[in-house]
Amino acid sequence: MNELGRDKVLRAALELFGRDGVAATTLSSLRQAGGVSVGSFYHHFAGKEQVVEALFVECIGLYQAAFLEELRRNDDPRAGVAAVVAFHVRWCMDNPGRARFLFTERPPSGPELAGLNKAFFGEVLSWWRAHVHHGALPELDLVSAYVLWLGPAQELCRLWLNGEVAAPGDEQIARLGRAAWRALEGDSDDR
Amino acid sequence: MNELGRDKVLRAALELFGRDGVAATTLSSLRQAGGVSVGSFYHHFAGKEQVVEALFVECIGLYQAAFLEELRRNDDPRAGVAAVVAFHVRWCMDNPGRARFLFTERPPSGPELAGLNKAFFGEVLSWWRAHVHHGALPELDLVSAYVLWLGPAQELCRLWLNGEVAAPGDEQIARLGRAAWRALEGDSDDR
DNA sequence: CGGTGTTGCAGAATATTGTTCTAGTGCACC
DNA sequence: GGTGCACTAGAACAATATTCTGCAACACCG
Repeated sequence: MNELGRDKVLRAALELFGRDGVAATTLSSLRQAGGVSVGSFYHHFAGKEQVVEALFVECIGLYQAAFLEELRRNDDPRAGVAAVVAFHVRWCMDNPGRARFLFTERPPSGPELAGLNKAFFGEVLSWWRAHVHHGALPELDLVSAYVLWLGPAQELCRLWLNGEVAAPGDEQIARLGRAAWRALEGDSDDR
Repeated sequence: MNELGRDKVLRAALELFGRDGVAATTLSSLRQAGGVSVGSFYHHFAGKEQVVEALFVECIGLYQAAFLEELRRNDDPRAGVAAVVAFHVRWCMDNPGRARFLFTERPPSGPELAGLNKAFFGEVLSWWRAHVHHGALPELDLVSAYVLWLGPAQELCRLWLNGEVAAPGDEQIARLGRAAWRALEGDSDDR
């Protein structure tokens, strides 16, 4: 099974989707950038939407793997919370094309993606729960925990990726990390 | 100047963009839903992108007006911070079509939009600064303040609008409000 | 009045983009 | 030396977006 053509398209898609956005990328430009004929393209993909989905799966896989690596590196919950916030922002700045594609486009849906997410959230949840068990982190539903933890960083990245604000600096990133901790930690008190 | 045709298209766009997304809405469906001919359409708009921009300006105008109304209703900073968080979530739930269009599509750019944003942020900033002056709120750059304040709520809404999580409940909204306060307020201490 | 410009509408004609179809080539396997 | 399969190629076709030409209504002016 030769998936070379498929891969050439995905490389081109990463470039073009990240730079111009999905909507502004035509099939011809995708094909030409990948050096692939019409027939070859449709042999590997059912259409543009399939390219989006495949690339999304690939990119979010990379992101999630790096995320988990960062998470596992941290035994202390407070340090872990801040480290992951910083990781998120840095990953976006290190991978602007992938990040723009992942976080500023409408996410596709699909079984493969659902599987990835399930595994990912399972891992994060188990890290979280280990600390909840010792009272170091509050018992929160996954959604609330996620938005409090990474919502501000995510929104900041989105603004930057859309060119609406300047790149965040070290101090700003550190501040997001401290704030995330306060937002999460305090909740056990006043609920 | 009769802008009836223009308006019929915008009404249709609100419906279709909100339900199916911009990418999935064809020009013909827009025109047919608005009951407008090809010629009429292109008399009022230069293309689909222009419709997006015009509708975006209209919707964000409504949102910002309601936001400021809510903000001005609150003299106490702590209550104001929480009230605005709750407002944001409720506005999205009350206007799912507009919200989906505003917050899950790639934002357009343009001079009219820039003007709206400038006026809006100016107003918010003046409210913020009044409290900073009395030491009730920390001195933060607008971007950091914004993402800490509304980032989690925004991210939660996005997840809901994309159909990835269930609608937030009262308790969850209240929690976001309290967390936003902690995230913002604490920053003066440990910077 | 009649002429003239402007605004708005209509739909045919055209251009661009996306997808399907038919016809190969090379290559592994039998 | 066939037979099937993965892959490539590009013409043909379909869907969608945009331009163009013409027409009706109306305001304005001589």
